[in-house]
Amino acid sequence: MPPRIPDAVDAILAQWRMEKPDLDLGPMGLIGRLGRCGALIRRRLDLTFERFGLSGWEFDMLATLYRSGPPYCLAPTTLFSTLMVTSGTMTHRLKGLEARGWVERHVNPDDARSSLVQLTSEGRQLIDAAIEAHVDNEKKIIAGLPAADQAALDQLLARLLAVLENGRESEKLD
Amino acid sequence: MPPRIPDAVDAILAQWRMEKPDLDLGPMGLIGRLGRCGALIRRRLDLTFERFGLSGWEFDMLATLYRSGPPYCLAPTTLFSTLMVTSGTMTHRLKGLEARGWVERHVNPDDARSSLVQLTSEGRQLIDAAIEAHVDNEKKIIAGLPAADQAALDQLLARLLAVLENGRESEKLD
DNA sequence: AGAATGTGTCTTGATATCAAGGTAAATCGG
DNA sequence: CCGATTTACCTTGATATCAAGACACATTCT
Repeated sequence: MPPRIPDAVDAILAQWRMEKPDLDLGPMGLIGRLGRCGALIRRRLDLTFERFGLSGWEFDMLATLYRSGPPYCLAPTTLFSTLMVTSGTMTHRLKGLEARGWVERHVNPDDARSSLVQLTSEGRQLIDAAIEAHVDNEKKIIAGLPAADQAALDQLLARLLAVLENGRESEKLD
Repeated sequence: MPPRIPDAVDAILAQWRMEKPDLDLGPMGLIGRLGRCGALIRRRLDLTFERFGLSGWEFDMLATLYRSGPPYCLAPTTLFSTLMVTSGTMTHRLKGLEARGWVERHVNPDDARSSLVQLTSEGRQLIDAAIEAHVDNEKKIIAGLPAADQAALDQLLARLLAVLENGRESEKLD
């Protein structure tokens, strides 16, 4: 374990150590770094989305529809639960994507309460190009981390995600 | 390396594998898991903040002032650059915290353009209690991950953060 | 069938955020 | 020491988000 270059989180932990020496800072370091990595990565991702005239949420929506495969069609409920937003947010998002001509709404023959949201061919072409640039960008963003570290990090994040997704929430939500 | 329980990101990657088999999905898996862990953790953190009548950004602001140590006083510019928000956002945040009686603004004798934002004793007492509950909560959130994994994950995130913070952005922003 | 309950979506109103631009104070270069 | 530039902050206007609740349709139970 080589000595690390101090990062912004190290500085924060050092301050807490001065002010409240009794705090257990291990979890704060991990969670702080995770959050900060996420924020910095999101900024870098947005730069590529902008090149396609897309915002982050627009990319997410189109990509979710695209990767569902032909006929590129999902119900609003599927979309908002997948994307972790509320139904009201989904209403606005769909209105925006429809106005831009990237999705269309069809009546759902099986359930008159809901509609089906389908990618148009314009939307499909756009996201098809954007996804390739996006993946290249992701690769560049983490390229400074050795391949072995990337694999190990992915493995550990998968374990953490399993804990967060499956984990006995009842005992932890307090 | 034990076989993992499939998580939400595995399902997403499997869909891409069907639709666009040529994509290199390694980076997408890592970045997807990182983002999703971050979102799930943030939700859990908010539950504890609510118990103190705080939102996430309110906690962040008070904690930043508190950990700076006596006299618990920082300039707005320091706050917004530390917290990665714009100056306009900071204006609104400070107005809110002032209205709640948790911070006060003083004139800066050294620079009449800026003010100094100081934690009140009410603000200090509140964040002093909240920080302890927060750290306990963070510990619980990741408790399902073995201690060795926690340490290894922190180490790898620190390396990634160093890449993201220091890393030769010029060659990657494209 | 009809009532009660559940589900899917949209509306409304309140927040939080940013980008862009404005203003005043500080600082720098001759 | 004075004009030009930079810095610090605030204002404005536009978006994105959520929580709560309204409403129509679906399902289930009698």
